[in-house]
Amino acid sequence: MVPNRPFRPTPTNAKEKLLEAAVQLVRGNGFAATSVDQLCAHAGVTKGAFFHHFASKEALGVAAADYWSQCTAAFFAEAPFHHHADPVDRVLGYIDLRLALIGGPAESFSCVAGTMVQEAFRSSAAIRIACEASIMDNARALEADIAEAMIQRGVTGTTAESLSRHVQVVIQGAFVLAKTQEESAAPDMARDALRHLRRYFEFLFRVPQERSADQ
Amino acid sequence: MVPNRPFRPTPTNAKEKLLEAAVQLVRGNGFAATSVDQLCAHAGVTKGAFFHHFASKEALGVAAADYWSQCTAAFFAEAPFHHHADPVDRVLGYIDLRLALIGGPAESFSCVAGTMVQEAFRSSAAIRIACEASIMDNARALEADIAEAMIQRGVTGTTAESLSRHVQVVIQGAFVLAKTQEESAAPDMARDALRHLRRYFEFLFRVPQERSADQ
DNA sequence: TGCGCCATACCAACTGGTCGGTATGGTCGC
DNA sequence: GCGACCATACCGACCAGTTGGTATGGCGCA
Repeated sequence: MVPNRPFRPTPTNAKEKLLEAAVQLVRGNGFAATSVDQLCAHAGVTKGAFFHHFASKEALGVAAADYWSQCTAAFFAEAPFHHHADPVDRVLGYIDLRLALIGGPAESFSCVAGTMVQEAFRSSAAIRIACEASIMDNARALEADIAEAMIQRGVTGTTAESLSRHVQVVIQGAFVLAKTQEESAAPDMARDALRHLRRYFEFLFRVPQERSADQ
Repeated sequence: MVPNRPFRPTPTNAKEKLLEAAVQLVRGNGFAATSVDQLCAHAGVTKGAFFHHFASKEALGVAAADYWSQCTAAFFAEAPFHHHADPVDRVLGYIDLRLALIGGPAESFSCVAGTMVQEAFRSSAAIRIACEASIMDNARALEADIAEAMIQRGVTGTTAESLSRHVQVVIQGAFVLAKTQEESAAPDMARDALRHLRRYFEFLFRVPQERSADQ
């Protein structure tokens, strides 16, 4: 079982409490359906504190995407898969880590940025751009490893940028399909998608079958 | 350029007008951010008509998912890719059709069910189940072709059910990533993801390279 | 060391407006 | 004249955002 906050520190002041509340409530109810009052109640602060730290609800959405981005980036930067000598192992290690992070209800493992951008991409350019930065930063963190693996294995016909984005596509799509399921079936639905993504990379990088199965 | 309603008939009565308005507005603004008043105004009917046909806004959400499901099912059922003799060609033909449908702003090619379930999966079981049915029906429409192709090419290690769901995963994820982009860049972002999906199936079904490139 | 000063952080109460939903009445075909 | 269909007017609840104010702690200066 993966805890709901596997890589985010316990918030101390009102601002961090509100950002943490935003991450948790938005993942469960979406951005529009989460009211400022709900956020304040969940964070244990008052509305005055909310509008002291954020100019508007939209500004909180932007800040929440940034907060989410920084927390995830720090977590993946320290993950042990980086220590593999073979770039292919680093790429597959990233996918395996994402697989391991899936568990519990969908709101505990899905993505704030992906959830918010679905609702706000047309109504708020600021939120859209913040979510784009969050997802694309995550993609870029894997791009160098993918590029190195492509050169080593002679992969052509696509680019490391495109492939690193495709990893995010499958992750985001896995979250959507997981949310269509009842709570107990959601994690398996998401894991299944990431296993196909892994297999795609095994094909691309010509990973021998016995090596791909020992994970 | 793909029209906004490529496979849905022009609505005549108030109920269909409201369903069509729901499809268009929800894809652009999400379910929670779309008000009943907005839906009525866009459909050219009054609130009395709305609550005459739908018991609640939630009931409209369920009906919109069903409406969307029926329209897309009818469209794909009549598509010409079914006439290919080779099941592999039928599967790849489906992906190529999905590719061809992408164009214009994201709200014109993205999915109502995928958008709604992200927001409402926890707050409304009825909407979640309706969206699940919509997406899984779409997946099942391809499952027999995938199963046949797997047998013909000797594909093991996965199931046709899992693969048909993965197609939907990539499609839904492609829509999320597309929504992170500004309007003009959105279609290319989505197409790129479907091309990786196609390549995955080409690997799985051992499609020769010259055949995969002639599309 | 102690005091005046002020910025930051936060709070409770409130506002105008919008929300989903309802009550009621009219109009049309059968 | 009855029910299906729809329009108008309206309601209480809730929405994002505002207001006026308090508590606290750092800093310059005597």
